[in-house]
Amino acid sequence: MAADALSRVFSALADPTRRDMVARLAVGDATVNELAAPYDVSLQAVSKHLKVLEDAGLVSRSREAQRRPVHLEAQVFDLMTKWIERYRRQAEERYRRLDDVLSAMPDDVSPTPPQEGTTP
Amino acid sequence: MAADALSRVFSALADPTRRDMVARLAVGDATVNELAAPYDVSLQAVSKHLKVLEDAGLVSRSREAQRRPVHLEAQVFDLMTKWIERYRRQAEERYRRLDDVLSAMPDDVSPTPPQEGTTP
DNA sequence: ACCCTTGTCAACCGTTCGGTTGAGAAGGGT
DNA sequence: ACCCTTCTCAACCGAACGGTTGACAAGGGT
Repeated sequence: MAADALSRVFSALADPTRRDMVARLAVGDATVNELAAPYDVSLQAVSKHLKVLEDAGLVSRSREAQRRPVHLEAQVFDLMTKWIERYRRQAEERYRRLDDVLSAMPDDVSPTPPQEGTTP
Repeated sequence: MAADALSRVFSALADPTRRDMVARLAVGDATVNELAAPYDVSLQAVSKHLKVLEDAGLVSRSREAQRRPVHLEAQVFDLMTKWIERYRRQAEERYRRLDDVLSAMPDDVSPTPPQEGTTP
């Protein structure tokens, strides 16, 4: 298994079917059968997907007669968002500084090789 | 291979080593050797990791003599952020509405069955 | 009581993943 | 020219992944 929480979350959302289920659950809680309906896979496969989502903390399951309603736990998204934002911001800041440097350059130099096929 | 872009991005970031590399690249571009230094794996393994990041569009590689400087492409983060924000917002909205319903309830009903995961 | 619905557990199967080693392409430095 | 550095490609290996089928636990409905 993936050791840390962040890995489990990213890994869980790496599967399009699982992302789809999250999208469905954002609308409201659902049973396993309801979640399985749109997909052309066995119920057991869906059950496995839900286990992955649960282990990642993205989803929780309760009990209601034979049914096991699945509930989206949106807080976990924050974990990802924080991680992403951190490095995105950092990279953008770096880009901005580079821009400043470039705009301070004299005009006769061409510092940005457009792609790979550059120097004539 | 993961079909869609989003799957590739999530899957790429599901590995802690690769997330670490992204963190390193947010500080500034780096060569493969520089990126490999902190880890106790072969250079080939690092090269593979970089290929995964590149296929996900998270990273681009240019050429500079024998060196292949790796550059973080921060725009791709937006793809994830958009996806996450969408469903997080939706789920939070739903939660807010549920809260309204609950607070409008008479006091003698107990709508939360005392199971395991009651909010602290 | 009986059955029917709902869902999970367990075993298996093919593919992908993260790692290894070995070989070699690409490109200076001297 | 030769070598040394940097990096990638190819083949292989064990573990994990996503799927299947079969058995069965849990729990009403009648």
